[in-house]
Amino acid sequence: MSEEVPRPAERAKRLPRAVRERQILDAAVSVFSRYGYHSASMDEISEVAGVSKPMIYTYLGSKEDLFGACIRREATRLLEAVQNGIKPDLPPDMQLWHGLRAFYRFVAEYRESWTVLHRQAMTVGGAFAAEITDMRTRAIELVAALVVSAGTRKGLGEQAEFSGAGLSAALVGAAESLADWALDHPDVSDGVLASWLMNLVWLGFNDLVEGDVWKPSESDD
Amino acid sequence: MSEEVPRPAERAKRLPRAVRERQILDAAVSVFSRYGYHSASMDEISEVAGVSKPMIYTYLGSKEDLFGACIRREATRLLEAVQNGIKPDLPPDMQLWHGLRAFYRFVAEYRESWTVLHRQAMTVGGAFAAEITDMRTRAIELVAALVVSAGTRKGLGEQAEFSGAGLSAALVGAAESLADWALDHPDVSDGVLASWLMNLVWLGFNDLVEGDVWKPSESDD
DNA sequence: GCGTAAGGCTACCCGCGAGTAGGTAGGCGG
DNA sequence: CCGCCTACCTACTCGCGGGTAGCCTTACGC
Repeated sequence: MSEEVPRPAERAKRLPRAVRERQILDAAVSVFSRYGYHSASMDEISEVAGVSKPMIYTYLGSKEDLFGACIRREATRLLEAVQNGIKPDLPPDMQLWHGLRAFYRFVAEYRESWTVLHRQAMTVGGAFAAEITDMRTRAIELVAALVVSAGTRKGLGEQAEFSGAGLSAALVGAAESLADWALDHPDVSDGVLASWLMNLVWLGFNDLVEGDVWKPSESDD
Repeated sequence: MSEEVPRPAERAKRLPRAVRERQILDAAVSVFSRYGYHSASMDEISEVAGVSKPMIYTYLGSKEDLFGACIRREATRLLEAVQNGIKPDLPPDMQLWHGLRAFYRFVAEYRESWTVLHRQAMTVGGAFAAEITDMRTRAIELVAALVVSAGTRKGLGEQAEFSGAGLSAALVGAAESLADWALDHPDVSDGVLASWLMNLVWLGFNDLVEGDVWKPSESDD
């Protein structure tokens, strides 16, 4: 009985700090994406990472810090992916098209990153929600710039049926929602997804430019 | 000092159960919408409701039960509001228009309901997320039915640039996103919001029917 | 070889908040 | 006017999980 053999000391091999940090962040993103910030426990993250809890605290700080690190890393990845997809000297519609394709490629490849950024980041009150909202706002403004530049170039001014900001907000929401939908339909390619949105938005937009406006066909209420 | 007078017994008046349940649900929706499911505490809910904690457990059960009750009540409200806004014997585009207006009226009037349904309900793992997802799926299918009915009526078949399901997912996402945007812009009326979406979607859709399709203007990658 | 620092762990603390036990008060039937 | 049922409260328990104190152990420099 004294022969305990609790574990033949399957002690993790000693690895450089940078590698461990990567492992921990990967595990954290995975767990956060599955359970959300609050329901995720540090114990589970440490288990998935194959590392004990104090390591996390030594390397990445508190739970909130850890989550922040995840958010920032994944946000940077996403931003870079989209940035690399865009060809800045093309006309606005082609820029939007390439941006959308890059976005959908990213979402397909890094589902967990997308889940954490889109669904979980809002649930942590305060600082992170603000950070994410900011990033989203920047995305909306980026799109709005494209839309407005195309609009004014074509002579579309201020009119009741048109609002660059509102339209962009709607477009970004549509893109996100379609991303979620695409997660359940992996057979639909990024090109097709981007085409759907372009056809939705850009064609309707062109109609507006030409004064072809949808109106309710009867009294207002 | 023996004159304690801790509270002059500002004991709540005895009220019928139904009334208390309403108060508790109202308080719960408010608190959940502010803090989210996990960060909301039963103590705070009871305080806001003006009732002690055991009451909540006697009347509405556990925290999860309580949240479920909130979700169901608000979802029913929303559904009814939209249902009542729709006039079923109008053409598809007018149905969509009226549905959207009713939706934005609801969001403006019951911000907290919307917040709970849209942002918080997903963060509770398992049953509720599924419930909400179901409701959202039904909404998408409803919209898809309108779109497809209009599409087939006009002779639009299966083509690469068209997918009723995908398009509807995008539209619902756009509507939700625009709802969030509208919360920060209360001066924009529900009619205007609905018009924006109609102009986005319906006009682009009509173009598709007429074979006017957006295509990338150069090689595929 | 041998000191020492960096990688790693086990085993604990402790506060917060979900949930409850047990008691009090007010109204209504008799 | 008296009991008793129901609305209602104060004051607790207790487990979960974030965070830490303190120790071990391997590799590398000299």
